[in-house]
Amino acid sequence: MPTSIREVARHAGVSIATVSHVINNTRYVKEETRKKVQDSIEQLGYCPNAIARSFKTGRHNLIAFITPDIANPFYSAMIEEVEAVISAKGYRLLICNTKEDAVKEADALRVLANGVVDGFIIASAFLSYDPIAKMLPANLPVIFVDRSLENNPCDTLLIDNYHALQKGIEYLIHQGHTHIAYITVKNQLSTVIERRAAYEDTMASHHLPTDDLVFIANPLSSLFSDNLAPLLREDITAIAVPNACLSTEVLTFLEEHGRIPGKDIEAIGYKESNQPQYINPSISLISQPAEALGRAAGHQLLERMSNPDLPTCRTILSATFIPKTDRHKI
Amino acid sequence: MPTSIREVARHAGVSIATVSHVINNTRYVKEETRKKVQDSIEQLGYCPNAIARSFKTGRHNLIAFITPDIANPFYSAMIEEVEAVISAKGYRLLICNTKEDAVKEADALRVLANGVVDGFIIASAFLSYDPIAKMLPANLPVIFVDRSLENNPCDTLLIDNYHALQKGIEYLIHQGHTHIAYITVKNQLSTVIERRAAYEDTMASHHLPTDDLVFIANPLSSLFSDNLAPLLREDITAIAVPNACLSTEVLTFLEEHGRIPGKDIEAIGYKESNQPQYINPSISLISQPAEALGRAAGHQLLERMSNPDLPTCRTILSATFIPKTDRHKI
DNA sequence: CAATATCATATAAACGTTTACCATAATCAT
DNA sequence: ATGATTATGGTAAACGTTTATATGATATTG
Repeated sequence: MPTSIREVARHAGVSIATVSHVINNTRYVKEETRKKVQDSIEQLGYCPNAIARSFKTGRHNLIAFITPDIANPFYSAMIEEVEAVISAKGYRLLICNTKEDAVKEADALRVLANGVVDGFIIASAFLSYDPIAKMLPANLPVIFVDRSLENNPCDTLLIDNYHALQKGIEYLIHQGHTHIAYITVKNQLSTVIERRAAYEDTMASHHLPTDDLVFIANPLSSLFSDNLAPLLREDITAIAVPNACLSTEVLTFLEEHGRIPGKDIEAIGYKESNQPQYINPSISLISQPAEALGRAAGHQLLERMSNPDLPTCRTILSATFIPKTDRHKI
Repeated sequence: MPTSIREVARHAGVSIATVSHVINNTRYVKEETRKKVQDSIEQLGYCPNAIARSFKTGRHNLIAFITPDIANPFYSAMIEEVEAVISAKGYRLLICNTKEDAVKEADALRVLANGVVDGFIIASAFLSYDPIAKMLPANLPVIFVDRSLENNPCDTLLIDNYHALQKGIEYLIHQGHTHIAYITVKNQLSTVIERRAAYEDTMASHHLPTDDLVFIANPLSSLFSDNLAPLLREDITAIAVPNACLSTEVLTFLEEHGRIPGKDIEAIGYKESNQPQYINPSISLISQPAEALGRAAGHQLLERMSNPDLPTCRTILSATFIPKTDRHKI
């Protein structure tokens, strides 16, 4: 049904080669001929078939960003920056939302990796590179971001989860807190593990026990409130969480139960994206450089595409701990 | 470089047809032969070229969602629902972020419309359908959402912006407010125009003047605070805004200048997405059915794809006005 | 004016698949 | 044993482009 280059050629009374050259400006065509061709294109409403073109040329100018959660401002901030970087070089960005589902991720990789996109930026739901390896053709440029995977030989850009939270916990300890609770989630993502390690290590290095202070909570579970109930214990005077989602959930829970964060109980939350006003202004925050990470990932991908022999890069961007007393500065 | 079906065929000592049939289960192949082929595929690490396949078959099982702002929870909520609906039917979703830039949108349409995707769902940055018409091949299923465009002959799913805000303004008026300010933005999007009309009509129908009560503000401008300054006027006792972004910006501005929303001044804000905790709990809200809109759009697109002759559909989903006194119900 | 250079366009192969059609071998019914 | 049927798999065309090569027309040169 869609008109092809052949029909345009016939209509204009020239060869398909000439039509192609007119469209792509890829060799000189006499003004008169060009005019004829352009008129025919206009009249027939011809649009080159992008698939056929990519198929033939092997180039597509398409990059895919695989995100585990499109609704998370951390990723949308990254996406915006990646897009800005690559679109300056003529690439377009496709976004795939996996909802933290490794199967969906595998699916997206399979469908896009062979012939559709020129490169990937992946915030993976997988814990190891091994299952991914099979579905990526050799030499397809891939950059991993935010989460580190076992056995991953590809360029990887991470955030220093450990030291930011370490600073945060030390801040609380220096303020005199000894019973600092930590809420975490059940999965084994590197970010989750690193943050929890930062909490436990820091507590331990100050000889503070954590045995009955770590709580696993799933905001989507109906047991969420039940699991959080111990937070209301009198001895707990401060609390930390490993991400922005839990931040808001836990803060809301505390408020609803009459413990005002920042007043009755100290807290460290996460701020993802540059929207500080969303978060209770009287708690301390950890701020992740989502934008910088996005830019770096975009640049690294372009580098990798233009030079496949580059040594593997591993970059760690530091996150910022913002004590509540500095909140006005952001 | 990537291995082709031909090499697999050679390696397995069969024809390419047989390989193709093994891969696609598209005709019977003797178990022994099938085994040989599968082994060869495994050994060579062969992956079918998705582009070549789509090119040949004309089917791709790909839908594109064009969003003006990936960071806006309203759209990410929609996206999640669209994805859920279409993925149940075997389609995958590509997301394109236009950043409210019609040029970027045109670009994305051009690149995806011819041969890449099987359908579009578009929240357009264009005000009219005319410039879009040229770049969409006839019969490509397209659903427009959220924003109405002039001259648009395609299926369109909208939200009833007018009546939700009308209810809100009437609520304020019934509470005795007479000087209700309205902040809006400069663009001509249908959503913006409809909401402003709702404000002005409702005020007028109660014989309340609006001459010096409408303010144009751009949150990204350095003049933002200047433009908002009149909001601090003593006579203004209530205020409404046309979207969630302005909601938070304006609420923050008011708080910073010592006028506590919900106490010193009444307000109607927008809540986009199911994250009520982000918004000051003591103001009234308008809640848009982003999820329902996403589901409806997904279904309509599937309908349209399976039956191109369906009469054009225009659906308007109502939004909910939530008086501050009902906030606990959400 | 012939020989050559340049300009403008056409012809056809190729990209990696899918699939309609054809071919052969094996099995079966008579 | 013959012909019909079934099982299995090969051949080649086609999808819509791009592009290397070929070709004819015109302009330029000595």
